[in-house]
Amino acid sequence: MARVLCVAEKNDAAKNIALQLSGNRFQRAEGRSKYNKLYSFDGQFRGQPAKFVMTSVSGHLMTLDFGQGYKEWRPATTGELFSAPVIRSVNPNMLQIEQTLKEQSRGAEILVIWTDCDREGENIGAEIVSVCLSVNPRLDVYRARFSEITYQAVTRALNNVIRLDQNEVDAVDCRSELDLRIGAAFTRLQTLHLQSTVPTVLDGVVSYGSCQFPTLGFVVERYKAIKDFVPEPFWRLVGKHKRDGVDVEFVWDRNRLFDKQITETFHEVCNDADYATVTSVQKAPKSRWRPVALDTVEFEKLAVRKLRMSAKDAMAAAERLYTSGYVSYPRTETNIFPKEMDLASLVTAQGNSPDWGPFAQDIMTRGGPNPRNGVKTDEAHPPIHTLKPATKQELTRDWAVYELITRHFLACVSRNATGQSTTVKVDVSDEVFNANGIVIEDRGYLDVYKYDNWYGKMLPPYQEAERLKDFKVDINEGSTTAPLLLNEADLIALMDKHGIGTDATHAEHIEKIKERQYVALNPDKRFIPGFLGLALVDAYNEMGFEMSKPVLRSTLERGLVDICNGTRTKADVLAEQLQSYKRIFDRTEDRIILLSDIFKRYVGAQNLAGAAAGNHAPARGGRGAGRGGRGGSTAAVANRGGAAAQRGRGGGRGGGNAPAAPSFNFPTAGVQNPPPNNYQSSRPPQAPGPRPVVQAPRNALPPPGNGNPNPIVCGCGVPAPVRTANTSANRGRRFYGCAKQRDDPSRCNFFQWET
DNA sequence: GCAAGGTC
Repeated sequence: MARVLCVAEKNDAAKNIALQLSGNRFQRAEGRSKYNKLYSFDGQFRGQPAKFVMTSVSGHLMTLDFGQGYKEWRPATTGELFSAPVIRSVNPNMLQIEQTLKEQSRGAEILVIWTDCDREGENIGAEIVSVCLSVNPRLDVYRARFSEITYQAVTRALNNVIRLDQNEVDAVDCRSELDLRIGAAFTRLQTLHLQSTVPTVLDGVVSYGSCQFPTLGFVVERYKAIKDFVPEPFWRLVGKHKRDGVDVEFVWDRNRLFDKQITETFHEVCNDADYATVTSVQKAPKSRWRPVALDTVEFEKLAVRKLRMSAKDAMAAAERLYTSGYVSYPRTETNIFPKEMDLASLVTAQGNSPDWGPFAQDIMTRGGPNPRNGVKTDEAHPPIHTLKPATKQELTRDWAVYELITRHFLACVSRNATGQSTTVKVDVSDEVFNANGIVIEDRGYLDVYKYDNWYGKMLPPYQEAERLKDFKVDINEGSTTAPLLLNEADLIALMDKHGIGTDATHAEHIEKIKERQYVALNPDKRFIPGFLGLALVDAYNEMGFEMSKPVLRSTLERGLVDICNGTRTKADVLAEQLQSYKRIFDRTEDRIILLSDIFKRYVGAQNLAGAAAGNHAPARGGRGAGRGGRGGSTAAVANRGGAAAQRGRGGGRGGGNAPAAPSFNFPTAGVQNPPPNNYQSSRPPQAPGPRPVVQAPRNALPPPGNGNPNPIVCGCGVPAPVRTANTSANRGRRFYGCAKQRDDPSRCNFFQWET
C-alpha cells in the first residue's frame, strides 16, 4: 500500500482534516514536538488504497538571517545589508517538528501539502517540501487545495490534488528578504546614529519596519492634524416649540453657516414671521440592523471600543478560549457563515444561560437562526462564533471576551430592531426646520447585544398645515473642533484599509511601536506620539522620503501580486525594491544628522518650556511645549501629559541613575486638550458610554487631497460619507458628515468640508 | 540588538 504523508499548517487543522478524511476513525500518536501530533488512518489516494499519516507544522519552519560578518552592528557595513548574503534555515524552536517530518518522510512515497490556501501557506508548504526531500528525494509531492475543513471540501481536495504554486512561494520569499534587508539596514542606521549622538537619553533599539513605520505615521499624522487645527466659528438657528408639556427642538435645514451676518439675517426673517406652518408630518418604518458575522479585525475593534481592552489582550483571550474549546478559531477574515454550518445547535446550546438563554430560545421559536453575513471570505475559517456554553466562574478573566463573542453571535443570527420614525417639517418665512422622533416597536437583537443602543424619542402629535403661533427661533454660535487622537480601533481600521500587516499581525505592530517608545497611550487610551516617533517621521519627511506613509508598503504589495500572477519575476521585483530603498538609504545616511537634530529640538523645547514654568523636573513638568499651548487650561494639559509620559515609561526600562529616556520622550502639553468649545449644543446629551475627553469633532484633518492616506472618520469612529450641501450659501459644496441617520440620537456632530 | 510572517 502506498504511504502518504500529509502536512498541515497547524495541529488543529491536521486533526480536523484527519477527522473528516478518516470518518472519525484515526489513530493518534505523539510527534517529536509537543503540539504537533500524528494522525494515522487508511484511505484511498488517486484510486488506490493507501496508508495516511497526517501531521503539521506551526506556521513557518524557516527563518531568514544574515550570514557571518554581518551579525555585528557597524556603521561601515550597514549599507551592505542590501546585498549581503542571507541564509534561510530551520528556526531553532522548530527543530522537533523538522525531526518529525524527516522521520515520517523516510517511510513515505507521497507527500501532500495541506497548508492554508494563501500566499504564506504556499510558502510554508515549500519549506515542508525542502525538509522532506532532504531525506527522501524520491517523494512525489502534491498540494491539496481546500477552502474550509468540511467533509466535502477535504475529500474534493484529496481527489483533485495539484502541485505547489512556485509563483506564490517566490512572492513570499521576496517579501521576507525585503523585510529583513530593509528593516535591518534602517534599524541599524537609526540606532547607531542616535546612540552616538544622544546616548544619555537613548539606550534601546530604534527599529524600522515596513509595517511598524506606517503605523507610527498614522499616529503622528493625526497628532499633527490636531496641533495644526484652526477652529472656525459658525452660527446656526434652532427652532423650539412646546406641545403637551414636551419641549420639541427643530433642526435648521441649513444646519449651520460660517457667516454670522447671513445667519442673523435669517434669524430676523424668522423672528418677523407671525407663525410657523407644519408643512409635512411623515412616518416611515425604521430599522437598526443586527451586526454582521464577526471576523478578526472587527473583533479587535469591538474589544477595544466596547471592552476597553488592547487588541493584543483581546486576541490572547480569544486564543485561550479557542484552545479550551469555547469559541471557534479567532483568526479569520471571513464574515459569511457557510450554508451547511449547523447554527441551530450552536444557538440551542446557549438556551440554558442565565444571561441570554431566553433570547437563544426565542431565536429557535421564531424560525431559527438567520445570520447577517458580510462579503468577505478567506476560504479557510468561518466567522468567529461561540461553541459551547460557559459560566463567568469558569472563565474568570476571559469572560468578557467570551460574552462579547457569544452575544455578537446570537445578535448576528437573530433579527433587526425595528420602529417607526416621525419627521415633522416646519416652514418659517421659507426657512425649513425639522423635528425627528422615533418609536421602537421591536428591540430585536438589541435585547442580547448590550454594546449597541437605540434611543426612542417620542414627538407629540402635529397636523399637516397646522399653524404654530408660539414657534421660537434662537441663534446659536459654535466652533469647529479638532479631530480626536486615534485609539487602537481607529489605528487597526487604518492599517486594514491600507494593507499594513495582516489580521493576525495588526496588534503586534501596534505593540511594537509602544515598546519602542515611539508612541504611548494617554489616559483616554488614545495614541500620542513621543518625541522619538515624531523625530523619526519628521526626519524622513524633511528629507523628502515617504517612509512613514503607507505607499511604500502598497507598492511592494503590488509587486508581490505581480509575482503571483506570473507577470513579473521575484528577481525583478526584488532588484527594483532593493534599488529604490538603497537610494533612500544612501541619502539618509548622508543627512542622518537631521534625525538627532530634530530629536534634540523636540526634547530641548520641552525642557526649556518646563524651566520657564518654574518646574525643574522635565519628566512631568513641562507645559506649553511647542505650539501646543491653547489658552485656558494649561494645568489640565500638563497633568494629562505627565500621566501619559509615565505610562509610556512602563515598558520595563527606566530605573537606575541615568535619566530615563521616556521622561524626555513624551510631549507633556498640546493635543490632549480640547480647544474651548463654546457651541451651545442644540442636541440632547450624547449617549452614555465611554466618551473621550476631547469632544466629538466637528471639523478635522488636513485637506484629503492626493496622497493623504487618512480616511475621514467621524466622532463615532466610522468613515464619514461625502454629502452635498444644499443651503443657499454653500449649494453644491461637498462635505463629510456622520454616517448615521439624522434622526439617530447617537449621531455625532462631525462636519468637515471636502476642500 | 534588526523585519514580518506563520503559530502554541
